[in-house]
Amino acid sequence: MDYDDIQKLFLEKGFFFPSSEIYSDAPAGFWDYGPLGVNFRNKFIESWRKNIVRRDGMIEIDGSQILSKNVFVASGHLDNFSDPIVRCNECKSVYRADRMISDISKEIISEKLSNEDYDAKIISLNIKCLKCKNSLSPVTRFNMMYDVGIGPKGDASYLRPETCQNIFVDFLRLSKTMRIKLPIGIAQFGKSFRNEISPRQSLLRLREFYQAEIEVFFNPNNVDDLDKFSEVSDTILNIHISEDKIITNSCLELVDRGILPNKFIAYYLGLVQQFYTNNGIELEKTRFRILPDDDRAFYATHSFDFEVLTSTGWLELVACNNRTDYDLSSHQKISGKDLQILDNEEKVLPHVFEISMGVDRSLYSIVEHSYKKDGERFLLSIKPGLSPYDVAIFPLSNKNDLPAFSKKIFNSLKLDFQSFYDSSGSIGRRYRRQDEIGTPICITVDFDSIENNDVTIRYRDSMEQIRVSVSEIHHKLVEYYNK
RNA sequence: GCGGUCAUCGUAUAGUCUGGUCUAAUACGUUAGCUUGCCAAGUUAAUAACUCGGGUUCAAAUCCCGGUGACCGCACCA
Repeated sequence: MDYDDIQKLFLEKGFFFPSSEIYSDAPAGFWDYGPLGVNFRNKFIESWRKNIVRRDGMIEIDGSQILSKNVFVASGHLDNFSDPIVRCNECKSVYRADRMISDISKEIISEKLSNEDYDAKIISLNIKCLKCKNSLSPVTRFNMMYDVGIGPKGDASYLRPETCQNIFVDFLRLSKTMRIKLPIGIAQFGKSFRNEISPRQSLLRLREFYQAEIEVFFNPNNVDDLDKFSEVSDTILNIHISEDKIITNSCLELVDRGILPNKFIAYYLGLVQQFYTNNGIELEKTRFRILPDDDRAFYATHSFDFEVLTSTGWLELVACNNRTDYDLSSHQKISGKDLQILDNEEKVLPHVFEISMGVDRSLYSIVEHSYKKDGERFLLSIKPGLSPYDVAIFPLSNKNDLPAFSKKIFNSLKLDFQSFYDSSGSIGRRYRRQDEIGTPICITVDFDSIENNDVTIRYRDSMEQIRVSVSEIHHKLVEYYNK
């Protein structure tokens, strides 16, 4: 199934849809989660908590989305997270200054020059508007952060462009109150905001999006002493070094051969791989791309992008970056607070390895990899723990007491399982509807049920049916979902 | 933001070129009956759309201009 099929499924079944869509001025890049999308996302995040955060003994925070200006002075986003642009004084066309200059001069122009340097080049090359040949404005910056005015004076602050800054600015308090020992992962799930010039492809590129981020604080002098490495040493990763060089090997081998820098990084890459494999993404369709120097974010020394092959090409789901002490030392400097902590009697400013997951994209990828056409049947074969509904309950007919009997079963399950009740239409149609939204189990109440106190359980993928007594249903579901 | 293409019920299409017959059609979906009694059956009825604003015209879904959005390419990125 390709992008368009998934998009249609999302819209028709109430997973996701455009925000403000009844208004014609609805801006691009904002999407609402519908009822099925919310359930699906909650389950995905719960799996992340269970299989990464709790498994590794991490702690989780939930920070505010609006942060003060100084946070972004320190993080570098005010300086680095922007493009140099010029406007035509007459026709108001907008150009990227660095690209315009390099197009005309045929030289390679850095993105990192000052506005004045760009202005000087524009004047010396006598560059005019490409459309109307009129003069250009001085270079200004288009910053990708949304600025927000606080209170009546509109004090400067910004919507966070990445969730992780909360973790860095909260680190001092967390280190003092949470009895932290290195290495420690601090996790956060929440929204980030970027004023993209041209968002596209619905969930794949948003202006307001979910991230599930982990910042692992560690002592840089102590990266190979890691007991829990054995949990991932056999985990296979595809390491993409260049287009013609992909190395597939276990975490242990990759460290031994020097392809991954140390056990510490290999361990966390292994966790990421295991997490996605367990949630239905095939190993063969994944890779960790090692980013070359000129491709990395301004704060990173090592970057590994976890990418998944979809119908739109390779899609980056997780950015794993060694941010070193870039953030903590910078916050230390700007805030004037000492952010060092004690690690075995040694006072250190921890380094940070970041695992930054794009949640919306991950959800898209999981659906694309699980949505199939099985003959005439549309089947969303996602892992049982991720499906929007755990179980659907149907009376075979609306006659006799079947609906009342079914409702009783529904009510007995709905607090422990995401349950769905449906009594209209033919039984086959109701099964197919659940298949398409991925409900792994349907329970059907028939005329014998009332007499024998049992029901039919029908499984999504195999369409198999088994007979189960009413008293066993709850236990059966607990077992199935491994709760 | 630029260039190209495009925009009709929830979805997919018809109608647009050549303005009037469009009071906008069909299928699937959805809702409510009937029927059926374990895999998208049948049947009856209902539901619901011309992206927004302006212009041309006796008359605009249809022609023109602008906004917004979508898709593809450039750039940017989780």
